[in-house]
Amino acid sequence: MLLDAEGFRALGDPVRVRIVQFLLDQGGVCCANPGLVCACDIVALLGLAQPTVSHHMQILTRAGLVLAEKRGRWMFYALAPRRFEELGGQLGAIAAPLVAA
Amino acid sequence: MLLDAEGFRALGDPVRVRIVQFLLDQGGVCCANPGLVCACDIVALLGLAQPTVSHHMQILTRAGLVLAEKRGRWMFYALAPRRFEELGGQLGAIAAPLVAA
DNA sequence: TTGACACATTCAAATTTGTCGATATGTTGG
DNA sequence: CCAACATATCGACAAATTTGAATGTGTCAA
Repeated sequence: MLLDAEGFRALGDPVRVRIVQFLLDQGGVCCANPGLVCACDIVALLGLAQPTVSHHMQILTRAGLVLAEKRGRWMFYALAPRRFEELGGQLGAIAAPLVAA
Repeated sequence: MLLDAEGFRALGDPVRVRIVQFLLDQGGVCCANPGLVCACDIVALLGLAQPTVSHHMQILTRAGLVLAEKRGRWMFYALAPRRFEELGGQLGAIAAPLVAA
């Protein structure tokens, strides 16, 4: 498969795009740990219910775009840059031969 | 907006991924014009109904991933490499600062 | 141990999406 | 003009998705 539909689908929702952008901004200071982003921060940011956020985080982690780590009662999230590179590379591989021609 | 959700959503469907791959392969020889791909070719390839294919092509063209041109009674399609580059660049821009760090 | 907390899971409602039959629109060949 | 053709649009339906209230699970503090 040249293009990973699951990965792109995960990025095809405005709410999840906001989550990715928030993770990229490092989320400032987490409610519990500075420099890390926990689920509660994302709930606070989005104004969506906690189960809704939990659902979106599962989609992002299953797609490999976000890494999740449980510490105590908190779930900390971080972007998986390799995965973004991979998907970006798939798009580049489509474009490259056509732009060259 | 750092990530264009509409573009990624358009790539988040297996059928549309197949269409993109087919367009990338140049589709061999079109039923009407060699070197070009018309809607009827995609219908033949996918085994889906013609309205279904028409619907998917609209999504791809609205997302800017595919260029459509009508010639007589045929619609010819081609990938829009700049758009793939753009979306790939968005993903790269996410990954780059994180990989560097 | 108990209560509060952070998050996951379940379930259900609302919305969106994918699909195709029927039909409409526009085009070409005769 | 007419008939065949290529595609778009419409209408309907099933499936998937998004959402959140209710609840379950595991963890920490006291």
